Amino acid sequence: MRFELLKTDPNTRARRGRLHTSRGVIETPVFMPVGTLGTVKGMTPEQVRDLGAEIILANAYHLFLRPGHRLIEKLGGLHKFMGWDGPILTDSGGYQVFSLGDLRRIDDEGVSFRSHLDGSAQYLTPESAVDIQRALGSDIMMVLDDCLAYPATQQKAAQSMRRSMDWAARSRAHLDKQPPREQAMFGIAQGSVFPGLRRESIERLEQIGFDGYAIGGLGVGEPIPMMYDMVESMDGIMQVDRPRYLMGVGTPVDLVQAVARGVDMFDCVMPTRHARNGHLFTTEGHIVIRHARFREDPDPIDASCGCPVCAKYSRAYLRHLFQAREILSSVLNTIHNLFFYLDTMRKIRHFIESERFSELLA
RNA sequence: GGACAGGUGGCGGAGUGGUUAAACGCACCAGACUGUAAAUCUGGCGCUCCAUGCGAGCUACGGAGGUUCGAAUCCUCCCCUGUCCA
Repeated sequence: MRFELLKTDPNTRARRGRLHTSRGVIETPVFMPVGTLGTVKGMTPEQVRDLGAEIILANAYHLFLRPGHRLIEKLGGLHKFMGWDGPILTDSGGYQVFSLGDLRRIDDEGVSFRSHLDGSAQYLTPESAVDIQRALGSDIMMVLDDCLAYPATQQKAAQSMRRSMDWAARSRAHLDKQPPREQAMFGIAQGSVFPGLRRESIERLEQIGFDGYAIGGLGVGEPIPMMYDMVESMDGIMQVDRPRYLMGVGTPVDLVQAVARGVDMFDCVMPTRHARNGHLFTTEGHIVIRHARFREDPDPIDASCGCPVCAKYSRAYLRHLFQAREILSSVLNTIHNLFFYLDTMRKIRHFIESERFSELLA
């Protein structure tokens, strides 16, 4: 995998780049739709591709629990299994360290989980997370990290970050022992909201050496300006010739703001989950499609949107589908929201190319 | 015509003398959601008012009377619905 930096915005830290993988070229900044269980919920891979997605994300922890990474490996790997031939980035399960708070215990060796599916005891180590992702055959794997909840004391954040860095080193070493393959590995910086810890984290990751660098542990409840500050504080110290990935973020505004601070890659459940919950993104902000005011509204979600849903369906119809809990509601809403996100990224790339990116910040 | 059963808030359905403006479900209204335990979760849901609270007033359990300190709950009559027998 190779990252090509095409252009840097003269007024901000925004970067226009290109990520070359064996399964295709990814134009950055990029948004990766989330397909945790080997599916972008409600979408066929064809639909995801037609919306313009160039890479999707899946989750090693979830696929390890069900149906099992060995099964997927046996059936030819995740791409073949799910019918997506573009690049896939797999998250390691580090986020589940955060989100499954009550169901897990961390020690220096790894994380023990109580499976959220059947309560069974499961154990994940940096090494096993690498093995799982090798079996899945993703194009980019993430190291297992300790995604810390907010707020945390500086002492706790330091301890957690250093553990993540040890795990990152172990992940790297474990991967390097195995036969080389076209599979990149990204390290993940932690350090909560403490710039000093963030800096130390980046430095340690770069000493180890990864194909890309992720910023983890943000978007977990800290004030949004603080999140931007953290990203900004890391921009100057991150290697310029490697992709930078802000994990799990965020709102459309977050994407623009983070790009302005030097971020190249994003993923977030927001467009897909919000779609299923009736929260639709528009250029004028968002609408909640269930609201009574759309009952007889013949207009599309967003008149200026170029998505296939806005080309054809009224808010009244989409509201009806949502109220009736029809499956098509999730499908159409997801198409719209994903298009909105992917289109936002197209705009961002275009505006960087034409040196007008600052206009998006206004 | 007769015998049973029953009429509760938009709907279904608890409740059979007081803490019941009335459980629960549905419907409806609104909020939340940022590397997906999420097509999920939370709140509101008779009316009016101060719009702060385990606040004040009003109306309400088919209708009209009655018993009682107190009734959706007990009594009387009436109206209506369902099933069965003529």
